[in-house]
Amino acid sequence: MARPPASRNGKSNGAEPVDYGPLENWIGFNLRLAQSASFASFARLSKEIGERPGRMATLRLIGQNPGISQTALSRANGRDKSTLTPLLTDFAKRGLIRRTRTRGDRRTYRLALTPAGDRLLGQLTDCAQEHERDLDRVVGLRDRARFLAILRKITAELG
Amino acid sequence: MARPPASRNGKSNGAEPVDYGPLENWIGFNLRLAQSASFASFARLSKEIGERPGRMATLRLIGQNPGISQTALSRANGRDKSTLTPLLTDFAKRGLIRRTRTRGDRRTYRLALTPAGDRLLGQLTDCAQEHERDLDRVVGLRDRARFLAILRKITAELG
DNA sequence: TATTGTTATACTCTATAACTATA
DNA sequence: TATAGTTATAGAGTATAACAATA
Repeated sequence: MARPPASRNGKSNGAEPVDYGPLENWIGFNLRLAQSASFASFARLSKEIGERPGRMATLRLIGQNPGISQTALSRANGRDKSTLTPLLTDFAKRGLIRRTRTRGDRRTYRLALTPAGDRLLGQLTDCAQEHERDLDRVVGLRDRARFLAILRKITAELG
Repeated sequence: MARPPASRNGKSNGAEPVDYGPLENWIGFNLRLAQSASFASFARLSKEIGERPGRMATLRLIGQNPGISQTALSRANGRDKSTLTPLLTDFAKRGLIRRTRTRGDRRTYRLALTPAGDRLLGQLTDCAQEHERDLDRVVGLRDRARFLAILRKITAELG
């Protein structure tokens, strides 16, 4: 729920309970809050590894699709190809990915994880799995499948 | 192991089979996709009005809590007070809100909507309601309450 | 001509810290 | 000293447009 953050304990700097109005019962509003909480929780878990959730998604896509081109990758996570250049340069500089020119078409790169990139992705996956266990616990085994189906339906029909 | 994607040549209208791996069955991942789709859908609906979802939330909070201070407002939507200054300046310049000094404490402002701001909020609410009807249709009446309860549980327990 | 990836640029959203004017 | 709001600045994250190399 939308908690007016943390000013309880007698410190009445203005009547703190904020009225969120009709939003409180809306799917869209609560979807945003839940996603934000989930995101923050995962970011907390993976902080020590040093990769934020968004960057991790890119790394995972490369690991899952070795040989993918930058353009295909940019389409896969819905961002412009120009936003990938600095990110991939950083990954390459840190030895996490490898960029090789294709033989057939010398404009494109083929992206793949290095062993170091694969190890990092493994650590990130461990974090994600821990986070997923937290979510599963909160959602509950009984409702999980139904909940997941609805999320997918929203993505499919509103995307 | 994952198949190399997009080895098809030719036009393939951006529909390249990318492997998302284990993420596809994870709550966190699908929560993010659903929220993103919902957000985009709402942004589409409210585009002609000229306010983005984030700014609208601020306007709504003011409308719902007349007399609120900037600091309380910043806490209410979880952002630093300094991020509010340019936004509120813009709202005031466009005649959507009114800032009055309080009598008791001349450091603080009391924020409220002007009639024009109230009208704009009304339009935005119409959009939001249309969006909410879309979401309700997708979620389904039978599952709505349960779905909402789970979203709130996630926010409460992971926030 | 069209496409891949890069560069230049800009806009949004957010944060931190230093500042002012009050308290 | 502490608080309300402002300013300056910086850092992600994203987008568009122009470009060079290649197709």
